[in-house]
Amino acid sequence: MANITLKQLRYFEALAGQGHFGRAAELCSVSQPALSMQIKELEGQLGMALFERGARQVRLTAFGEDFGRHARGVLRGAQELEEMARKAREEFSGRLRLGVIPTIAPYLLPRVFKALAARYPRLDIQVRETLTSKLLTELDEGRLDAAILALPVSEPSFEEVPLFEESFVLVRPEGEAALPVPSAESLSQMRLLLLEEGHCFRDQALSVCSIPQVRPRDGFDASSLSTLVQMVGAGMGVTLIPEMAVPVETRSASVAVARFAAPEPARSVGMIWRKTSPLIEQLRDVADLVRDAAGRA
Amino acid sequence: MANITLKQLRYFEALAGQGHFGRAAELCSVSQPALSMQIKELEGQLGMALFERGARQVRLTAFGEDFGRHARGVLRGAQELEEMARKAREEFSGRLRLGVIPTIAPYLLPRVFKALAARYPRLDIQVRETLTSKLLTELDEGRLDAAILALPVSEPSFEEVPLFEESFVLVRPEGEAALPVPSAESLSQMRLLLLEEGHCFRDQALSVCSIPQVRPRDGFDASSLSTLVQMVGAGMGVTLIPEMAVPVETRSASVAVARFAAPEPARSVGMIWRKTSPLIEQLRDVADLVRDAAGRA
DNA sequence: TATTTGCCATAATTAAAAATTATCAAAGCG
DNA sequence: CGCTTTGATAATTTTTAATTATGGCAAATA
Repeated sequence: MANITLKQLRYFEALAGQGHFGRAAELCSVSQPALSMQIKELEGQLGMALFERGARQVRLTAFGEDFGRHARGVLRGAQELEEMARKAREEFSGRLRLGVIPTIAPYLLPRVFKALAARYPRLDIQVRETLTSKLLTELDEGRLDAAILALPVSEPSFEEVPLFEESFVLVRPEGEAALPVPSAESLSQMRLLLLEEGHCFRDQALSVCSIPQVRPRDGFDASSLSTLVQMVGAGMGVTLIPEMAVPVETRSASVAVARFAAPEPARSVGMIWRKTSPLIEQLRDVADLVRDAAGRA
Repeated sequence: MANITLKQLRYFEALAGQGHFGRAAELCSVSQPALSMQIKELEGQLGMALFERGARQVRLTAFGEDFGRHARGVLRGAQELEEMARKAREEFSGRLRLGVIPTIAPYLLPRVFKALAARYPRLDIQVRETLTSKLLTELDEGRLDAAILALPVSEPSFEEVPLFEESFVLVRPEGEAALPVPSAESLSQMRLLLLEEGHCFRDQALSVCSIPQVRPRDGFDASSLSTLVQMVGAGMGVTLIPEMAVPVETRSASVAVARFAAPEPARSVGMIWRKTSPLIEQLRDVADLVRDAAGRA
């Protein structure tokens, strides 16, 4: 046995409203027999008469009235589906799950949030802050829509766009502020404080200093840039931090910040998403917006 | 542009649940391309992607999730329509609008109500008590489903079934109880009290007495059998009432009731409905039930 | 009462939609 | 690499729904 269709319900509603097959058919822009047949088919499927066809007029049966009340709700629901789509189409709305690595999130997000909220008022932005490896897994599994991290990622299934270059700056104890700025390479000779393993920034810092690899030293590896700066302030050594973290992290610490001589060491920050993502258009737009927000710093 | 169909929603729901075109198609008992095409069509109509087709799995988009939540409601609504029909089919339920003339209603209905409620527990019985002419109009206009009144009606658009014969009895002042029962015809010589114009029972009484027509006499025509009996009790004259009214109307009045000699004057009470009514089957059943209830008096 | 008219049902046919089978291309996997 | 899985596409067939034409019934008209 076949199933009820929305078309039948639309015809039904027209006929219930008009009480006249011909006019109802015209209202639906179909011929009268088309409507007659669909109504007949519907009644057949239900096993119940919906209309009483009198000589002078077509009337709803008691069951037809009940049916009509309920059918109206179904039709309205179907129409709302289309309206949902229309609304969603004309504006990027819904949910955006964005992953950001910890050495970027606290410094970039405040600006990005503001810009995103202004551009897409109806967008629900969910942020996940974690290490690159986890971001990649979650992105791949569809639990994130995009991620902001250090490029390159070089996953063929991801599209990546660069956002900005971020220089690394030297953070030394306040007392050393007057000393000449050492070259990045010469940092390997100093007590260089690093983030824990897993942070890409740890590897980037080591790479800048041309140090191939270092065994993690318990108690010496910090879990955040903030801790790192505090450790420098306590005289435990020197460190590198990304430029963007400077205003926030060095404000209340007794440390001196120094830029390296050109060419400054730096990393590329970018945004990635699945090549298959249906949000690609919007994500490109979001990337532009993030780039703007970061540049206007 | 075409419209969303319930079939598309069913396919959508299957795919959302399975995350796999092949399995979803199997669940719907169709081929995989059939389902693929319908999903594609649906996405095209919405102008929005519902699924992200990754290499390893098919995932709902954020919009797809919203859509799914709403779509589920629409599908459930459609299914409820079928359930409504199934329920209504297996039992006479809904609403029965029954018209009854005033000279029958008060005496017959108590019994009929009980019988109907026992037989059709889910039936909502609405009674309209008014004169025959109004009943006929309202029945014709579809504002009533059936009517109980005195036959014959002889409208070709109505089907009529007899229910029972109802004798007329003589009501006299208590003091006249010992007198011989006059013949019906001889009542024309007495002070015969009648109902107001419009009551069929007025005409039936006159007909029984072989009185062709009488001008209404203000203040002498009663608006109900109850009043009529009270007037007899007050010594204003004699009257006829239908047998069925005797127990109720003569209980507390100082009147004497006498049956006429055979052949007793009587009227035929029956039930009518539109020949086009979709309730015909059930109405025949109701008529049987009313006949039973009346006979068991 | 005969006639005409309005209105819905039915039939025959055509048009459109949706299904099927077969095949392809991309991506994961041993 | 081949091999498998999986979804998209193409060609075709089947099914469904539409159209036009026609018929029949009952009410309104003359």
